[in-house]
Amino acid sequence: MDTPDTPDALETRELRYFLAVAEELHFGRAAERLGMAQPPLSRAIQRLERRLGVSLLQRNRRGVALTDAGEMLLHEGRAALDATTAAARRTRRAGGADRPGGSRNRLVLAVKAGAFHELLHKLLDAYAAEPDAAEIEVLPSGTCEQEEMLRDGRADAALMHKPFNSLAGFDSEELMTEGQIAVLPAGHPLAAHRTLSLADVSNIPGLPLARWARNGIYPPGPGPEIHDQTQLAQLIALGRTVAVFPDSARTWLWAEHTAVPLTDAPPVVTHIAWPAHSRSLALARLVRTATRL
Amino acid sequence: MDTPDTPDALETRELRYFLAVAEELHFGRAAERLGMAQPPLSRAIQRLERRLGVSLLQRNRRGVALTDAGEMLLHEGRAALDATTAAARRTRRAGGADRPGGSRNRLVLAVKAGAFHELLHKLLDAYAAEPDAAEIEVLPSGTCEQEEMLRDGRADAALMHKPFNSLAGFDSEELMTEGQIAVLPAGHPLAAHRTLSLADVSNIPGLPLARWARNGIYPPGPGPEIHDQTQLAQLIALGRTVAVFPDSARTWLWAEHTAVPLTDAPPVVTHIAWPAHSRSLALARLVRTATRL
DNA sequence: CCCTGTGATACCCGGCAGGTATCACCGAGG
DNA sequence: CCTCGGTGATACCTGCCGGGTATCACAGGG
Repeated sequence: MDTPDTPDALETRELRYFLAVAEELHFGRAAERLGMAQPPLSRAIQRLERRLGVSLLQRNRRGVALTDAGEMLLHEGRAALDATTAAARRTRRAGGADRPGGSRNRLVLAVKAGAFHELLHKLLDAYAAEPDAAEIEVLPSGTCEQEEMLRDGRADAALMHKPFNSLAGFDSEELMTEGQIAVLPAGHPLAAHRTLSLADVSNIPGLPLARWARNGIYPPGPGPEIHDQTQLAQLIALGRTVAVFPDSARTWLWAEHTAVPLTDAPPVVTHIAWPAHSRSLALARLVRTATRL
Repeated sequence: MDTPDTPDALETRELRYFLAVAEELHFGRAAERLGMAQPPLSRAIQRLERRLGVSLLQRNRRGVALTDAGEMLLHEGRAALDATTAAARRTRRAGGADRPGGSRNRLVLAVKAGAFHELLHKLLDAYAAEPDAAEIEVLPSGTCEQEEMLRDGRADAALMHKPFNSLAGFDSEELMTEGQIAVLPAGHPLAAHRTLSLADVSNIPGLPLARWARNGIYPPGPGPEIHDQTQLAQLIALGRTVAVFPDSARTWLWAEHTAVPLTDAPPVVTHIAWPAHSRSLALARLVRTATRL
């Protein structure tokens, strides 16, 4: 495995530049976002295109459009840039550079804020009891941010919910399966039912389903746009919306909430996931502990 | 998603340099491999360590050793560098820069040289019959090189054998399962048996098991070191070695070979695998075709 | 004791990354 | 039809840094 053939090897800076332009579709704004002037950006992209021997952008007089090759570089480049920043972050962490007095042996576990209370407690207790256990830092993450955190190295492992999180590209182990419940305002007529179906709750007159952001995009619908769980809890308590949650969400329900099991909702499978190429002993032990719960 | 925080972002060149040093554990040789002089290399690594705020190498007067952080950067950096070169390669290919008159719509399928004859034939025929099919380039790969080829962008998909190839980090679909056979010289006494066990063939007096390289490393043992299938076929025909293969290897046996089914060998599962983040329509169609065979 | 081989340092040069000023072009208004 | 605003591209300059050569400092082995 000598130097295989790296005739011209796509520098990280060029990747950052291109991604900014490809996302903004505008050289000026991209340059501003990158904290630089527009001319050097234009030149850098031109040089990149020349080096790759491929046209990445179609310059219409009014803005910019991606070519097929540009589309490809947008996707692949994001993955590559994530992998690079992940390498930097994990290396810093392995060297203990993130916190002066911190242990060199730390694992960062990404957990959706507010979820997994019970499971997480058991996991942390069980792992702490292991001999020679690493320090576990629990990193609260946004709604569907765990994948990104694993990919860019902010986290070493994550607890994920199967139908909501994509496990693509990660190794994972199944931890538990649970049903789903509808969380209703306590006073609502439907709250008296023993069970409900998805159809029952998806079109309640005057009580639209809450909408969560996926990748910063809200699905269309009449319901309110939700950012965090507390906000949602309040809106439900006020009788303004309904939401569907895994069974374990019961732990954070208020007195003004009523949980009704859903008969036909797909089961939610909780996984612990980690980057497939990971070789850390501490991580392996954490996973083993988790699967034995 | 503005500029998150890129205080100092690990350039590709630095990664290449560090990997060379980490693999050689010797600045001089690494510099030679990189086609540069040793002093700039030393400085680059020092700067990298300063930027990361982490010590990567322990300089003993007699050579170099990796620290924990260095070990981490060696692993993570390899993945990152692969992702980067993959991005460059796939972008070039998407732009049709690899071959002047070539179709923009090409898929590269990595196949272990000499294996999968029958399956591959059926797959290519079935796919070619699809409407709007992309051009498939079959790329012969070394013994266990397919993972690397997917990772660094030389291939878009690969046919893999489950117990031998690692599917970690890839998406995959199962295509077929088969048993394994021992391939013996036709004249050997054991060749007369209807079946054999692994124990039978692993210690035949005067007929040691052939050894294949895995990642460039040969497992220890008395048998000959094998590089390619033709060489192995010849050595078997000459009565110098035995080998174990999936059932489908029967297609390339010589008259001087005898195949004997193994009763206790683990079954071999053939998969088609591809990078988990892939979003290509042509690839999706190829996978669908493959699973329908 | 010197000789050999290691990585680090000193110093120099050229190229390229980045800045400012400006151009070339087109679409929208008047 | 002409002008004006906003786009990306070009021209030109400068300073930094990547890379080279020559040399040092140091440890081991004869």
